Amino acid sequence: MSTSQQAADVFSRNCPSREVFEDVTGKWAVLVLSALHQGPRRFGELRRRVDGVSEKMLSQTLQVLERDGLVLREVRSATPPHVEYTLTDLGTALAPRLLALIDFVEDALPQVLAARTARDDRA
Amino acid sequence: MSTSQQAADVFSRNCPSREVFEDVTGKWAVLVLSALHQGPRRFGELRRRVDGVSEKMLSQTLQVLERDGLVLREVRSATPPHVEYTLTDLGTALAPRLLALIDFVEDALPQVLAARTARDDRA
DNA sequence: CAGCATCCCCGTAGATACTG
DNA sequence: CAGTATCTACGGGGATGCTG
Repeated sequence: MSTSQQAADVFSRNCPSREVFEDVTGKWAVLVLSALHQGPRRFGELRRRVDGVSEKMLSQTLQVLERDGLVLREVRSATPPHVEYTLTDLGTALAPRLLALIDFVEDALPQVLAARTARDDRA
Repeated sequence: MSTSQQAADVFSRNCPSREVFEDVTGKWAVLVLSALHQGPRRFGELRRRVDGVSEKMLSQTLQVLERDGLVLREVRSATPPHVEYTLTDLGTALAPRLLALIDFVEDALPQVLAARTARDDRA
């Protein structure tokens, strides 16, 4: 059989990769995936690590990432509840690219602030 | 004088880098910055390249990126209007990391779809 | 502890119309 | 061509309360 497929193109509105792209670059997804790159984490640990995320959004984000095969959810015990989240192989492959992005933003912060100031001064 | 500063930490809710991070990972920003990595582009060219973006959102996204010093806006002529957008040095440094992200998503699409199917089958 | 259900609000983003 | 202005709605996302 032929396995020829259209190459995925995230620039096309209706390419399925666009949706995956938005899952991955979502407001909380990058931070959650990056946090998990340090190792498996429990729900509460993630909640504290990703400062500002609500329970609802963390839960929702994790569900999307699990559905996309980037995160694995494991229930260790029911009473007391103990759930652990781990990166899958796919998630592990993705994480370094997100960390590279975070590193850039953190390093570039002074330059960004300088650019804003310079611009504000002109106006 | 001492130039000591708190290291930027995007995981902290009130660190200024969080805001820059959201500017850069915004719904359209990644695609716009990546498109500009091919070279300078005019407004209409970007609008066609980034399929699905409205004039309003493209304009808004470009303003944010310009303000953050990632994109340069140059007016070439007023009648007829001709405006060109270019990556700054900072934007040029960022773009490859975004392209790495896009490449991953496009390459991983089959695996993501497979993960979804496997999951749906179980349910 | 790890969520889900519900309510509700505000902002984001789309559509549309207009301008230099 | 390259936007701005205005209106609207839809849903993202917070707060709260409850459960196994």
